[in-house]
Amino acid sequence: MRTDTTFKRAFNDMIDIIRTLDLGEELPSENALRAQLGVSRTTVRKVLAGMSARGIIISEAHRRIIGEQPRQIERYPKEETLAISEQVETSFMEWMLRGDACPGTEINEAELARKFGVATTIVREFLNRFQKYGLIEKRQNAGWVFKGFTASFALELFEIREMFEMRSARLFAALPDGSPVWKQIQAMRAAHLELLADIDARFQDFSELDSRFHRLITAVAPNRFIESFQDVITMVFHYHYQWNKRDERARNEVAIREHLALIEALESRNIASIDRACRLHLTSARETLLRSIA
Amino acid sequence: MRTDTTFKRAFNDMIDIIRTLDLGEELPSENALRAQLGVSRTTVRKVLAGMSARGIIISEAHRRIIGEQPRQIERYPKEETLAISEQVETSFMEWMLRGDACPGTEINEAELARKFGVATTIVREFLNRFQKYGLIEKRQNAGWVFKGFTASFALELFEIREMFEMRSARLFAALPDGSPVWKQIQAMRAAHLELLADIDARFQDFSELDSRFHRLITAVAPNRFIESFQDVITMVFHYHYQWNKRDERARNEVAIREHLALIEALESRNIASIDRACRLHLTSARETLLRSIA
DNA sequence: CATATGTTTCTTATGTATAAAAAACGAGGG
DNA sequence: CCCTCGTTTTTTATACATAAGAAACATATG
Repeated sequence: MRTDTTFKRAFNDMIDIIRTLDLGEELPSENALRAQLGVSRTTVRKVLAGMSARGIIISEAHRRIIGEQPRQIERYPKEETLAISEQVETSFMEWMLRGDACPGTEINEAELARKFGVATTIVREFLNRFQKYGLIEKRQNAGWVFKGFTASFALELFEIREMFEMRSARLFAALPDGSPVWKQIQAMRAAHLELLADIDARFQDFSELDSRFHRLITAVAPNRFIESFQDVITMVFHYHYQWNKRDERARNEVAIREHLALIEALESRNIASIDRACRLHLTSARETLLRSIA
Repeated sequence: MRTDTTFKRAFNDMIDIIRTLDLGEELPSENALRAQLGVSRTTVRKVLAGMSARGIIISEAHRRIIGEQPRQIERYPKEETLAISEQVETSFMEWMLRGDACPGTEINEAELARKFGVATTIVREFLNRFQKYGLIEKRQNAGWVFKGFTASFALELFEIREMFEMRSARLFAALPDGSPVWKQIQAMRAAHLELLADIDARFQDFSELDSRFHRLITAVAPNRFIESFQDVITMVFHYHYQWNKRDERARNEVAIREHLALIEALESRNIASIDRACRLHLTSARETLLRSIA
């Protein structure tokens, strides 16, 4: 019943590990592989068995050596490495953002399960987790209501985001000179400049950098509720912009420049300029989002 | 498989409705009852059938009249009116707050299900929903970790709470004189004074009033993320203090006075006094919570 | 024909089943 | 003994089943 996506992902990762080894070389211990692959030893052994069956690994008494280099073909396709719950997430996001789900639409667990081709249990579990994003609401003994990816959603989101980011930026600036974060922020600036230099080709890399930047600022004074809210933001940007590529290059370039301005403000330690830079960035991000919703 | 708690709750509520009617009087239509009881007509009919079987209602051709007044005995006990998912919530809270669950404890779905005497599915569903409270964390393909009801939890909670409440209080004070909220806040003050006058007997009623007060202030500028955060606060106070009765009367009396001060500040429309009153209240609430955790 | 009741169909809440994955246990070898 | 590997037990992810509840449809009655 359970899918073997963990195995398949580990198998693919194992191929990469073997690539770094020479023919005839002995493999690391199961335990070492377990740590490298981030799975249980049970799964490691399954992977090893699979590779043995394919002749990639030759198992002799109490030792395992590389028999032949695996070929690219032997990798499992990406889809098969995603747990059903992850597939449901993608399906749902697509249904929500590109489908005709308008505000107020009733969400039917059974119907979604049929549409996505999965069990109701898993749709239900997903919806329960997804609830925290504030886009759906449960009604007792009935289904869910989709509240809509609307302007008011964006406004409420950014109201909170502003409070949280201003708070973090201020705390950040208050750190002592000796703190290692100042090095990290330097590295961040370098990464931004690099991306900016090659913006035409790499503008799609911004989304990940954006998330890392904001998390770095937040991390100096950890608060689980703020971190959890960042998930909301990440989700919104990840999925929403995945289906809304309009002006993506320009949008990202603007954001990079705003980040650079904020970095400079942080380094100046001047609260007023930090507030200004922070607010400027958030306002522009909000306007961009609002424009793409309308 | 599904429990009939909805029916039992509706049945109990129906007893109260019948109490307001006279012997031989005709009952409202199924549809009217449906609206009053807040359930589906299917459930209403089941309740009516149950009452007919007991002789409380006499069904003649196309009309139903009261046959005899139901007795208190015939009510279903409270426990049977709680959905399994609600029972799981209570069980879990008790396990967490009074049991020996120290920070870092691993939470085992299967074990909890056995302990609570329910299916694993429902424990899993509960944990997924409960995740948003920031007290537990999921680990891929493994169980959950209980992060602990610790001082840092309380501090992080109050950091957010302060931001949110200050924001709401300021927006509240900015409302025009004509706004109906000023009447509501008057009523709130009256409710507080009433409770204060009878504090020795009714101190346990404070918890609900507290929640209502904070929600009233928040409601003037709705934000789904803030509202959702209030659920966290409500949960904390509801359950934590349920198992921590120390100084309850004194604690609540202090809080009531602080609320009254905040009400006065709000009415003064003076931002500085609002901030002061608000912060004072939150500081004292935080200290109280911290003291009870230590 | 509008409203109330009877009937049928669909959905949700909750239990059970099972393969995959993790963890625990155990035995040899350096 | 510590580490590695083989084996057994436990737990999780996911599917499926079904009674309770909601909703839709149908019929009757004033």
